Amino acid sequence: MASLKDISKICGVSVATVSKALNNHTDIGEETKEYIRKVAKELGYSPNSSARALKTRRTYGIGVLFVDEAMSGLTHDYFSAVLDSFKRTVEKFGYDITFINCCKERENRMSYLEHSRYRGFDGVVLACIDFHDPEVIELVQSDIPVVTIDHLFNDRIGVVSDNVGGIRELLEYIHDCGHSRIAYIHGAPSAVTTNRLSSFYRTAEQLGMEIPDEYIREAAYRDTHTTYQVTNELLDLPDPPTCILYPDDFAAFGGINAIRERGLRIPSDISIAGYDGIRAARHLEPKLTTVRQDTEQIGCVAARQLVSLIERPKSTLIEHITISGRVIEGRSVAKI
Amino acid sequence: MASLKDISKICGVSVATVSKALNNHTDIGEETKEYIRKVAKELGYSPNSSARALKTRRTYGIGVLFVDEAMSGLTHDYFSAVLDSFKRTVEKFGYDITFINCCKERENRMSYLEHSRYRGFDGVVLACIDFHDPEVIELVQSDIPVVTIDHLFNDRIGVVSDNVGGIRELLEYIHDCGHSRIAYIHGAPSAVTTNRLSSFYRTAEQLGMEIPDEYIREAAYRDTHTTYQVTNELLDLPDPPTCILYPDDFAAFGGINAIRERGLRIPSDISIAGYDGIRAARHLEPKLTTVRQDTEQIGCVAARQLVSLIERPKSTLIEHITISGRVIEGRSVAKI
DNA sequence: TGTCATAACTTAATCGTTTTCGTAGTTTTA
DNA sequence: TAAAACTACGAAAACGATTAAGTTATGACA
Repeated sequence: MASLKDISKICGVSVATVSKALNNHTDIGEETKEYIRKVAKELGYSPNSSARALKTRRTYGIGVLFVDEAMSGLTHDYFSAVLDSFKRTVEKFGYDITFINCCKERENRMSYLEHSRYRGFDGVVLACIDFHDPEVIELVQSDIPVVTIDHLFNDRIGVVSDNVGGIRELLEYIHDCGHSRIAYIHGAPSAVTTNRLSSFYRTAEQLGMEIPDEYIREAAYRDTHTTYQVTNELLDLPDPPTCILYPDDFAAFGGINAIRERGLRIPSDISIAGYDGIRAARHLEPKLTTVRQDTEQIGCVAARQLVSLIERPKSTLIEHITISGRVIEGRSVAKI
Repeated sequence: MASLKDISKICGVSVATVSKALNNHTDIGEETKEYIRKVAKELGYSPNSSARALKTRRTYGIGVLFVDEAMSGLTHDYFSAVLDSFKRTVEKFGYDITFINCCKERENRMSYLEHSRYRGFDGVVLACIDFHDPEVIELVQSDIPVVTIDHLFNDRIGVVSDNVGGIRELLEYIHDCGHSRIAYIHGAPSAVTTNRLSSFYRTAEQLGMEIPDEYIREAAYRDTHTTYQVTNELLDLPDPPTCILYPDDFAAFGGINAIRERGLRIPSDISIAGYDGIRAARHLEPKLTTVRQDTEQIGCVAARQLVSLIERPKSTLIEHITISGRVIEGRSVAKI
């Protein structure tokens, strides 16, 4: 509640001097600074970010747009882990993160861009959203520094998980285990899905594997219901696969249920693999073989890039950065 | 980028008129308003929250302190669900949420209270933290409107999940299924744990169940390692329980692994129950019998209370609100 | 015709900081 | 010893918005 003015009165100096003293400018005497700092502490002075932002045009605030199907990215294992890492990193640089309002029902709501301007975000990070939404495009095309995660735009910094490499290594690992009849239940269409699927086909080809069309099926991410069904359909094929890849670890749970219900055992009767490396999959038997996306790194790199873009716009390269994942060898793929 | 001044120049009216027109005050002519709104739209005008906050002393910002052991509450299933609901609710009232910086390593960092004052939060919500931390106490005792979740302070609004009722109903359900030798692996000491444990003892007594001391064991929340071990120890007892309660669903996974490793089946050989009702537990077989905490309601009520406290401080009751959970009947408790 | 409301503005202060440009007073330099 | 340089501080404007208080012009009313 105490302001610079209060301090200046007590110290008998001008407001300017107090401001400069507390910001450690060089043109204030050392003992004056000391005195001012002491009084400031006694008064419990705390600067006012609004006033500062108004004057300096820097809020040290970063807008976060994380929305998934359910209108929120917070309960999404993968994205919340990325966000967590992002948050920790920007906080080290003195930034705070604020969510860009995404409740679209509200009358008189602001668009993402309007909201970002209103709050004066120094930069924004986007992930887990519908990147074809006109509002998103508008925000990305604006003059606000932006970093996107798991989606790339021209002339904008983007950080993506290496889906191509991830699927390749996973498939190579499974192939090394002796499998060649491998099915892939992939996620709903998106850039991520396209990359993974292409990589799947290419790698299969390179490894000399023949993948029948009926082995490639679509489900949705984190949708156990569809994977349950499709798994049953795959197992009912006259020539069923020996290993099934799922859209992600969570979706794999649906498959696990289907398999267990038939009295089959993982991995002795059928092998499976997930994607993501979520916590639950690490702690349940059979420990899921999966590709662990480096959420720590993705969030951290996105944060560093954004801060760099904000603070050193001229010297920051606009680049697309790929963060590779790692195959986690669980016990869900049999060596045959 | 356009300000009221820019609009006022174009419209040939004063800045005050523009401000009042855009805020729909009554002392501006209808056609003037119309014109001003039109020009504002053309210029892509967006108000500046910093300037507004500076003048009105209201930021429409809410500080969130969600920290768990790992210095983050974001990857915590239960709390991220609560936060998600909280966020959606306050957004409806026009508030944005910002995380209170919790990285304690930073030199020259602000305390939680300092940070909250710096950002001028209209209110703060606390959850999932060490409520004995002096910094937390300082924040709670300050004049900033505060709501705590799953912990209660005198003279401060608190919203808690009904742990007493939850455990009671769960135990009654299990008792109804025919169990009387029930073990409880509880979480690390905390207010939540104390409530659950007391409720466990009391309910057991009321139901006429004898609970041997060796049936009550301590683990940590979300710690599969300890539950794995302790489950084994319980099963090795000369007179093992027929049902084991775990600190939470996630921790139950450790127990599930121990049980399966011994070739035992759930629930025919041993019954188990969790707590929380996390997503993963709903989608895995055997579907876990658990107490689903109403995260939606907890977050929503906390949000409404906080907004009320901010906007109508005089008429808002300082109360402690308990949100009841619900026993979810899975397939992990045998009827015997 | 003079008085009074009312409608529709404007003026000017203010919120808390930052920052540029001074300006004294002191010390160094030539 | 006079000019130059440096030190330590202050005055004042500015950031963008809000708002209390004042000012016209217009019309109503007696």
